[in-house]
Amino acid sequence: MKNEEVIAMLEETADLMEIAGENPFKARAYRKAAEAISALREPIEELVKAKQLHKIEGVGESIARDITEFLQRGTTTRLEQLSKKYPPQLRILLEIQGVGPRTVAMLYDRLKITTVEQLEEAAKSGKLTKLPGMGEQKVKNILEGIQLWRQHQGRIPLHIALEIAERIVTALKELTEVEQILPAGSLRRWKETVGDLDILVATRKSQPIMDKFVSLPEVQKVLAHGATKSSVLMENNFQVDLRAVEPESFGAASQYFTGSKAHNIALRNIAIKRGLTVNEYGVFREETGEKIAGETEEGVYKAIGLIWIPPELREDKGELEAAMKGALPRLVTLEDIRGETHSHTKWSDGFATVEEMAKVAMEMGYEYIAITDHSPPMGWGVKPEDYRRLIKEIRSVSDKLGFPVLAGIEVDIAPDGSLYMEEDILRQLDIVIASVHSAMKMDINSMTRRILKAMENPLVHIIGHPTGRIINQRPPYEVSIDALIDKAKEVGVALEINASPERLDLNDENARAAREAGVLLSIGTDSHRPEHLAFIRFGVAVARRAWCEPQKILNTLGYSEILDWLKSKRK
DNA sequence: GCCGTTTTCGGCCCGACTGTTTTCAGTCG
Repeated sequence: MKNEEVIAMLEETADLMEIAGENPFKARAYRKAAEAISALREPIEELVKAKQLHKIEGVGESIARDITEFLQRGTTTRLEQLSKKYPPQLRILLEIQGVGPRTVAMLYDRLKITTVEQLEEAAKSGKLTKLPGMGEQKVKNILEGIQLWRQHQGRIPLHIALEIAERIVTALKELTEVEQILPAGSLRRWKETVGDLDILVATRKSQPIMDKFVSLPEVQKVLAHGATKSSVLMENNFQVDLRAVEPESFGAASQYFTGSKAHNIALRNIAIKRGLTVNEYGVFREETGEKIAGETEEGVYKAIGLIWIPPELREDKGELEAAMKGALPRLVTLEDIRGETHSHTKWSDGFATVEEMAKVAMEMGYEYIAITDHSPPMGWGVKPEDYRRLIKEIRSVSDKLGFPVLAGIEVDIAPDGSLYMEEDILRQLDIVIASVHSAMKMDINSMTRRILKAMENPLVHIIGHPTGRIINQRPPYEVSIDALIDKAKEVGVALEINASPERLDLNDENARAAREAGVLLSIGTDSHRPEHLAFIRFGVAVARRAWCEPQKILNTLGYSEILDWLKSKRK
């Protein structure tokens, strides 16, 4: 699949066009095409072969020609032309905060600067201040930008961003000037990682809020400090933006700052066709300038002719079309979840007893919890003889508490697709999750075969964390998700949405593909401590981003229903 | 460069902040 390479080529072309000062809309066209291709599920080579490139929104004659040429010879004539004027390695300079295409072009034209080191040198030696539009402050900012760039961290996991957001919201809420406050942006859409945080307040008097925000103890650096907008860096260079609007505009601002960018652009285009303009202050009639909505998000969507769209869906992946028809799915909620399907205890690598885990599940209002400890060959896996004792303990805790505790296992899938546990033990268990934990570097065909074979075992109910990825740490192993989905549909196995915030596996896109194929999904927290059971909200968020209704999720079933399903799977 | 239920030409999302300028360009989201 060459999609990633084609995307990189289009983005490089766009960057160089901007540096070269070409019509900015031309560059934007290349970026739009790159975005459209990143949403593609099939290999772009196949579209080229079938002469279907023009079917991609935003790909016209020229870009189609570029893509075709790129696939044939690894570059494009256009890129070669652009590279003659401005060397492609200049693009690295765009990553520095405060340096944009105009500056990069000037740095190269006047001083032949092509690297970050040269830029730093020129800034320190005073050469930069001689350039037009360059004052002392700007040079200082560039030097700081270089410092930040060197220690730049990528996007941070959702659960950490959520904690930071909650701390800031709590602190700012103390001010009486704050009428409403909402963390927006990708956090509100529950994206698995967050690049920066956008917090929104409704107020009549914004200055004191901005002042408090920029002087919070966690703030490392103030990037901007205005009356309605401020930006700061927290620890690890995590950027947080605060925007203030009047209460009459809070709905429009919530919509605007929740994004995504693609969703907002598409929404604005719909509005334009209907003679309306949308900005962060409201919806306005084009002709008269009359404001017709803005106080609430529902009002904003309604004014444009849509029903309100849950933030998790706002990615311009079909939600606007569905909202126009009033046909959005009734998304699963936390309240729909009636039990836990994946948890560990001290018997393997967990930190609590069966009883402690079960009690927390009871307190959460669940109808059941499944204890699914590890099998060998993991060092901490429970050996077959011990597993018999574990089953006894689970049954006795269940009786003692009068609360259904399902006896289960997360059994390892061996490289040959067999399971690391005796069959008669698997038969005694109520629920069997099969997962890959070792030998993850297999090629895609072997790995796919391995997991498909486990799925064909009639004792297996669920495939745990189907791609094995750890966010920001370990990429998914090579496996054909489409093959897993087809097999899951065929044999009636559920695929897991692992809700551990470090995994979120399946991810939103794969879960959506599974949902569309009619595959059942199980949201399991993979809890190793009682407090991990609360991770369920992250799994529900993935399911919502995957457009899942409650009936697509195994553990929205009540106790007797899930027991029926588990048993029927083995008939 | 892309696109079209106003258009095959003329738009393309658009506002806030900063630093430089003396009325605005560049950057960012």
